[in-house]
Amino acid sequence: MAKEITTRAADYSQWYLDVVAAADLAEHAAVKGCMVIKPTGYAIWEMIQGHLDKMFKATGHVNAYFPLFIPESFMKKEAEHVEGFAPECAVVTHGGGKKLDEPLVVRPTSETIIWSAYKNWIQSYRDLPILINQWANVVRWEMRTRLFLRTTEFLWQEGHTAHATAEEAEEETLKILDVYRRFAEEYMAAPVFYGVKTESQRFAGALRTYCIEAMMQDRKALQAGTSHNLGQNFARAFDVTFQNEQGKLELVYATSWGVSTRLIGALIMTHSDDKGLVLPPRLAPIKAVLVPIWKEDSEREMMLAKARALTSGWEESISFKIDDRDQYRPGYKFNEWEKKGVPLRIEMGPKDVEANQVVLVRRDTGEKIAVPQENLLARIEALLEEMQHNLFVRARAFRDANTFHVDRYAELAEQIEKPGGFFWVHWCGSPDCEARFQEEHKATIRLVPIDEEKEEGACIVCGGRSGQRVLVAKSY
RNA sequence: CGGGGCGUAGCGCAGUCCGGUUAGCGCGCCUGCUUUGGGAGCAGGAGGUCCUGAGUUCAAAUCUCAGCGCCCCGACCA
Repeated sequence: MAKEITTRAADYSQWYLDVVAAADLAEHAAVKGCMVIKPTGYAIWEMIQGHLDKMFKATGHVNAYFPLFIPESFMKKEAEHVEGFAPECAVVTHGGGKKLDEPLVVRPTSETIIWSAYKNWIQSYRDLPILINQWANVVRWEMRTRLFLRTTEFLWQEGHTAHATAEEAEEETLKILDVYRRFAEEYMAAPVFYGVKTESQRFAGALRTYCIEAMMQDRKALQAGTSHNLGQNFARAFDVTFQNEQGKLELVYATSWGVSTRLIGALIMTHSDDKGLVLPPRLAPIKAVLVPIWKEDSEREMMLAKARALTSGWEESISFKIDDRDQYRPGYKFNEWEKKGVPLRIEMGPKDVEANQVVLVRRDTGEKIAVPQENLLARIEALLEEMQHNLFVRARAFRDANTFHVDRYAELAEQIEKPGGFFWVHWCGSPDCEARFQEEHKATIRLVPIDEEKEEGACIVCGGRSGQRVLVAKSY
């Protein structure tokens, strides 16, 4: 028998690895730190891509593709950027059996190669804005990796936009932040806090970095998406100017933003349980599996025919599967589909046929519901929506129950270690005070809220004046 | 880069300390029969550069030396 899934209580991080294996999402590749995304895992990525891509297009973006390789000198043009990324770059020094004149960096992110192209594309304010996204792989030579959460190579989308004004760039940055927030909440059923990063957590080369932060079941934070206002930094580095309406030359304003296969890790750690993966219906590649049950071979044919008849025409509405495999018994199938996170199981045996019903089993609650066969598809679609909503509400309740307002450093120090969670605390804005959480508790300021009501208070570290609370947590 | 662990069948492991028949076990896989409403049972079967290299020895999965690789926990990061 396959390995049992370690419980979350026993060993959270082993549980995570076990769920990835049990659901057959991915495995370690022959290359250190890299993973093979298996068909079941990749199908989830395709769901994520599909919905996000629509959202990007609905907000005026188009897709394009830029090279994997970046001349080393490009990376060095923006001072902060190279400083931030140099330590984690993979560099190609040879090609075609010869040493290259100039080494090529395997992109850790594509700002530099893209802005070198934008330089040629932009002359006038009439060429702006440029609203481009690309779906790509990137490589970051991280010290320590974890399947989906941090791998040497990962898949992502990166948006790179160019604008004529600072206001427009800021508007774009916030617009995408909102797309990410909506995607997290409406599709991933993952409630997120959003806000701006402190200087120490900012993207290398950005003016401002906005982010969404989700709480995992071990109460740690996971950065699920970032949107950067790059100001004129990259335009300056690549000399990208345009003539404005008054005929004056100006540097172009830029944004960049991305989410990655890490979202699959977020999905796992937000909803899954000790039986395996739990997927929100909107992102589940297979929404429902019908398991027909029979006793004898003669019944098998009859049950399969009934199953096919019952589901005829469903293809147009939902993706589902009839598990007609004869080599496994129903119990095995029930377990397998639960491990894989299929939202809804439809059981149909001779007894159900007789009663003109089927039994629906919800993955989120385990609840079994006998329902009539009439209008089954509509019933299922409604149930899937209910489950989607239920998962969100459940995750939000968990997050809120583990989010606290604290005002004393001793209290923060104690609670962040023991139960853990998110902590709203006052902070004076000093990097020294910020560094103290980090050094003493390995906790960081996840974000500074942008839409919360302001509140006067005293910095939890130094007692200095604070105009608002910030979110502190341990993170992935 | 520090700390820990591991490398023997597709997966998980025993055997290694103390060298010695034909290298085992569980799961999975193949064949057949019986089964099928919560991880089926029996019978038969296939499957191995014991991580690599060198050495010691009559004899190495086991001892010695060197190397390689991976995983887990920390520091760095999406």
